[in-house]
Amino acid sequence: MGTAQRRAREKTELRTRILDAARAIVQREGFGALTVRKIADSIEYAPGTLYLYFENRDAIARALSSEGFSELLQAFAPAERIADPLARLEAIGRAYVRFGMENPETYRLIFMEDPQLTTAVFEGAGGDPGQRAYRALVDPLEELEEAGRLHPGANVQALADTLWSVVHGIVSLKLTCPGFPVTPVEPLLDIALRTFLDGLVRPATPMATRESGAV
Amino acid sequence: MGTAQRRAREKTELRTRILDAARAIVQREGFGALTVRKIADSIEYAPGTLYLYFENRDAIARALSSEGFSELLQAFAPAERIADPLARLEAIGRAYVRFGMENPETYRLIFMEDPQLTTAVFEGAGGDPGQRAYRALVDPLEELEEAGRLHPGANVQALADTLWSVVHGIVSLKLTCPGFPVTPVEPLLDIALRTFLDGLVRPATPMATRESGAV
DNA sequence: GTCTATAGGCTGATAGAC
DNA sequence: GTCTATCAGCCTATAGAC
Repeated sequence: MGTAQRRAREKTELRTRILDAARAIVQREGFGALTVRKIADSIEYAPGTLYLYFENRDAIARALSSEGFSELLQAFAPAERIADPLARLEAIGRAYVRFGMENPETYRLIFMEDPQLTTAVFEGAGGDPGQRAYRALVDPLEELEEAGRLHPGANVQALADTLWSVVHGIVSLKLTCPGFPVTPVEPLLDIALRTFLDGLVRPATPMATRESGAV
Repeated sequence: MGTAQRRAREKTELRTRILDAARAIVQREGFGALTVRKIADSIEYAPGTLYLYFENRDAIARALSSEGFSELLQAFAPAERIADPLARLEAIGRAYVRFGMENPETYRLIFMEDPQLTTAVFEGAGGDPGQRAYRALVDPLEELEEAGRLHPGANVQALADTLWSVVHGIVSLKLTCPGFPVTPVEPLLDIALRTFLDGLVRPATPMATRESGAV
């Protein structure tokens, strides 16, 4: 009984060490530099041994990516406890961007590398984390709608997707183009969130009349 | 005299064929699949020959990327002829997203792959195309400001960066995550642009009072 | 379970014949 | 200018000894 448990623990222990080493390499040198040999060297095992724990290199990448996604979800936790749905949306957007900026290579791996990897994360096991993250955006929007705080005819799903695009845009642009958009992340995020959230709770200007100018 | 010109023409001819072949590979199989050998095979030359025209593989990638950036600029041209600055901004945003969706691998190469590649494009020779693209966003914003159509205290540069983040977010999210944000590009872009442009010409709601609810 | 050894492949880049 | 040939290196993955 105890033997089997120890065996199982040891098995997951090496698995964990493999992932730890892999994560360190990705964070230090990027996903492109992640090779089976490098991981093996780093934990002082033979390369072949890793294949007892992971089917292949892609499986390691998938595990790393889905792990990173869980961390992103955890980063949402404090924001999700905010009662007011609008303030909650804003806090989640800020948590998202902060996570991306603090974990650039992890963010790259999850959201900017291989479409298959990204898709896999969203369909990944363990309570469907993709849906959970999505609810984090959709829920507050639905609450706003039910409270009559969205303009009529608002499409909650489309609004959630838009907000996601906005925060993803800020992170991903900063990650691949660190110097050029001169504006630092914080003011960029301030403007983007303020504009988006203001737009939520106010009636839209009809496209046709906008050109005539205002203020 | 004529001989030298023919020589020069032939020289740039093969250079062009190399880039054409490289572009085809990138568009078909992505940047990761671009190798010197594959290009050489495709134009039926020996791999070593390419090194007479390009210093190394990276130089080919840089040329491809800066070429793609020029195409993006060209895609702006019709929009840039629009007189009204607000309508022009909107048209440029739409042209940007259309270009990205129609040239996914080129867009990836320029804006989602290697930060060094992206940076190089912006500093690239030939009239500084990076600055030119940037002016396309900044100019109409400055016109709006001079016409008193922006709310007071607006930071034109920060607004340009924000708009760029927004359109980049829409394109890049769709490219790496094609299935999941269910909303198609067009409505996503409609919401994002409408919200952003509306926000430009209207006074901002102070952050503190927003939570109380509106509409 | 872990090792060594290696198959079998790809890569960028270069040297030297023609 | 273009070729052939090749170096030197990396890679994933597997086979078989222990």
